[in-house]
Amino acid sequence: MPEGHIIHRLARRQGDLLAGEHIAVTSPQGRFAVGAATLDGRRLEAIEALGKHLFYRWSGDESMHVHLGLFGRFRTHRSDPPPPTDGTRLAMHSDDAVVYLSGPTICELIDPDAEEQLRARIGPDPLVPGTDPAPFYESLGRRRIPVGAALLDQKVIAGIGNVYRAEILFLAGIDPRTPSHEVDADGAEALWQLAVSELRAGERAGRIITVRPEDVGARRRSDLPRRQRLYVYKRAGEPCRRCQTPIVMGELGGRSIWHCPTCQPG
DNA sequence: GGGTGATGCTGAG
DNA sequence: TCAGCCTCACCCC
Repeated sequence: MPEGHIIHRLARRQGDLLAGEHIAVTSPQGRFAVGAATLDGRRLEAIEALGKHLFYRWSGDESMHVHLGLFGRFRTHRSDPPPPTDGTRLAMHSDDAVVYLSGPTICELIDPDAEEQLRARIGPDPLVPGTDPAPFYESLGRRRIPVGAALLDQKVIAGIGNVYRAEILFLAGIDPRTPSHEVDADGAEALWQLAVSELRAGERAGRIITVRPEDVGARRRSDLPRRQRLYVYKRAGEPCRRCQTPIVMGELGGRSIWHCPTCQPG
């Protein structure tokens, strides 16, 4: 489900709810049993998001690393929590809230060395304030792969997923198949700025809405039905919201991608 | 009730 | 490049 905007939103909201509290930690499903036993009863100090990764800092200098992958999901209950299901990998209980985690690709304790190695593989995150975009520009200039594939590479830029890559390339007017190193400086800067603004907006809203109000005749974007929130993602054959050209689907980086041949000339 | 696809990533070949 | 993995909502019968 989640791209970087949701991960940062989770870090913020769970932090508000749980940080500073002593947390009862269990693994109803059992696949995080050892980690849960280690953390049970400790104080959760902070939660940090980087790209699509979450790091939970606990008293006693333990860190827990979570990556939701394609299927992972958190559920938060502030009162009357239902019992965990068979798929609940992790449960965190404070006095007045419960957070359940199911289906993550990764839920593990991580030591400082492993975390350092992991961080070295994660590129600049547009949602972390003050991040220097220079490594992003360098990566684009160096890589020979299509820019649409580069944007999914978490070492090039962290937190972009399949929805945002298609939408940001549309907003920048760049054909996804353009070789990364042929994107000029203005194009690269536009991509970074769009990543910052769109992911920030997504984090605030809790969902991905990229359309500009003038392109859908709406006054408030938040009221838009799901199918009208995006320009190109999963809209193959439908008319472009700006020029009516049918949206085209292709494949890049092993994932489907969509673009407008007119607004994103090759 | 079964089948399928999904906003992700890794490691083998 | 591709299989494999993780879970669940949604579709169709």
